[in-house]
Amino acid sequence: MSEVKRHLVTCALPYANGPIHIGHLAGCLLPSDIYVRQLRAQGKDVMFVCGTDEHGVPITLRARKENVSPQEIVDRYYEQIKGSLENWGLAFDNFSRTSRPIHHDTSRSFFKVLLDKDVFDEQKTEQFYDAEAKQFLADRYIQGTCPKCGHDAAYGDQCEKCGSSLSPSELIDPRSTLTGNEPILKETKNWYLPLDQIQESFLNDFISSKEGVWKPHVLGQCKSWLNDGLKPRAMTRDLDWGVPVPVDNAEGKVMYVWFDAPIGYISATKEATTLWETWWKDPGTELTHFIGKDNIVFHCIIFPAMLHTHGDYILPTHVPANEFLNLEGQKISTSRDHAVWLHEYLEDFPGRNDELRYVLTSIMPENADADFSWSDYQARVNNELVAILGNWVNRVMVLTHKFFDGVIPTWDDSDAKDELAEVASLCEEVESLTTQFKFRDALSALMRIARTGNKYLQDSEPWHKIKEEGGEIAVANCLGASIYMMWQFANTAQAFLPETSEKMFELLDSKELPQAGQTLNKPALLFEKVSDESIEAQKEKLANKEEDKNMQEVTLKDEIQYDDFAKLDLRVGEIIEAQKVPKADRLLELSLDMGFEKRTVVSGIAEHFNAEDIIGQQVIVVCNLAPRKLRGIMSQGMILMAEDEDGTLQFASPGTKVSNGSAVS
RNA sequence: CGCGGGAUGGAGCAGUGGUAGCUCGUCGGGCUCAUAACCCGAAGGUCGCAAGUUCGAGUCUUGCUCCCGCAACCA
Repeated sequence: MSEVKRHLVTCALPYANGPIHIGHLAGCLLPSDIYVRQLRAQGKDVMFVCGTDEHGVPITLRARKENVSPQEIVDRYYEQIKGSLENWGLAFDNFSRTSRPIHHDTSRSFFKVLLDKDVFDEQKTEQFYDAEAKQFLADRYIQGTCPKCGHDAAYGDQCEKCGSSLSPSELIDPRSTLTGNEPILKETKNWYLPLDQIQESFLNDFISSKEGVWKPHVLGQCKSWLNDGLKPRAMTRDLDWGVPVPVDNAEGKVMYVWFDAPIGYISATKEATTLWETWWKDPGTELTHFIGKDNIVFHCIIFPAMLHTHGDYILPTHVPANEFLNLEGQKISTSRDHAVWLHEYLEDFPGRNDELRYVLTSIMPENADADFSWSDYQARVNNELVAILGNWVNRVMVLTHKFFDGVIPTWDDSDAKDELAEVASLCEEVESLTTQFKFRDALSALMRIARTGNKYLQDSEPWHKIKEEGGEIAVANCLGASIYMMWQFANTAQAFLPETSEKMFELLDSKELPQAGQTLNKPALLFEKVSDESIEAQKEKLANKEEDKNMQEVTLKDEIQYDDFAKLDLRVGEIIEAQKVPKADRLLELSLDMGFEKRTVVSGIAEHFNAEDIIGQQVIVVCNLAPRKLRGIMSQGMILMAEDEDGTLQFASPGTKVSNGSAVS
């Protein structure tokens, strides 16, 4: 173990196809910022880099959808994201982007080193290719029927109905989700990182060495990957958006986005300083990656494997991954617009940057998912920041002005020994917890300083003592100690509440230790209450957004001709028997009287109907659908259901009873 | 049936073997310097259920029940 001389801190690169929301903030942007500010306050040498991740398939799809170039998309969001993060006040040394030439160069030379070291396996494989979109298809852009459970919308990597992991070639009737066409197989060459070998030679030991250092959930995830055994993973893709592979005759091939993205940390450092090599190659540097839980495998396994095989670089010391933040009890969803966007918060709550920092820190999903709600936001701001902290500071200020014209009196600690000791130990606790990545606990310790201060004022009762004979000395001691505690709070709070900390120094008229005789500035409130109205407005905004989204999201399927419709043979049938399919949550086995015959149909409606309740129900059946086995039962057709907004199902059936077997057209 | 996460006083959470704790809310009291704020006290939990290991379990084991999530996007 070499001595830590400097700290290199990275925060996961936000993907440049949408704005920043509170999940990004609580997940890694805020914790990394707090950590960095704490280190800087301790006088450590720190480099803090971030940027936008601008490559990968989703951006190309987005561009295609909006009929613009990928560059336009990422330009838009780079500015948007950078702007909102700056306005919120994050303390990056550099906020870069992966589409810059410096990043392409860095990535290409990194790749070349691995090539020259003969690290990669070049493999030719047959991949699905969409001839119309002129694009090779990533696994998840292929849909088809699951070979195991018969679910007809399984993805190329996994069937979400039965949970089995698949490869695209296993799918029955594969189709491209881009165009709906059947993809063709086409040969292609890619460069694979032999993670299986690297696991043996390096990763097993690397992960073991983090035992007791990394959070249990991070370690657990890594070990589960290693237990399953890593497989070689392609580090290149057939795509026209990304960092071109630096090999002759490799047109149309770019690096896998997860290969180049973490190299973005290196490029961002390079951009910030010519001494970048010291930051990345000297063993005196401690490297810390702040990420969300979905990034664990890339930062704990793949990137270290890359760095190690490259050979020149240091490896991450800490990877304090956070879990997810929910919003009002539901998963944050970009597509449903169920999110609190940073740029909207900044507009709706101007001057309340620290309030958001405070609330997000106190609910930070450090070890488990957490929930943000607007009521909770209001309660925490009003009951804690306003009532405890703001009020305490205001009391001290007002009393000092009232009794000593705002001049710090001469004082001694004779009446406040216990409180001052308590505050000193809390300050140490905050620092120590912060550098252990326990931000929630650190914040709570910080607030205990203000609680201690409030209690001290209450117990000392300077407003009484001032009226007593010779009470002035006691009051001077009380307020002197209070002002000193306030200064300690401001110092300790810098990493958590930087703007508040500044305001407090402003009230004290100096960042330096307050001295007797020094004049304080006029009292001013640190925080104001959040009104019920503004909270209601936010709640309504969320509700409205979801409604709007429902309206907009109705996109019709491609137009069909009458002949396509006429291919369907729809008929009315009646359910005469129904029973639950064993070992399947959603499936009911139905016997249908079709008039001309009896049929068995397996239908995924068990979560909505009891078997006994639907006997006699008339339903519309697609009669000429190819039979398919579901959970071992041959299903001869499909019944039509209407799905309501909330996901509940209702039978599509004739309004009044008709004879079984009646055609529907 | 598959994977994962949960179940602790009214709410939200902390607590990985040794007298069950925090914030908010409720009730009572104190104080009036302060943004109807602050301080003190109280009520309120058989820690989802059952069995087991142990001198001792919220904390470990097993079984069970219930809840949540599991297309993409996304921390």
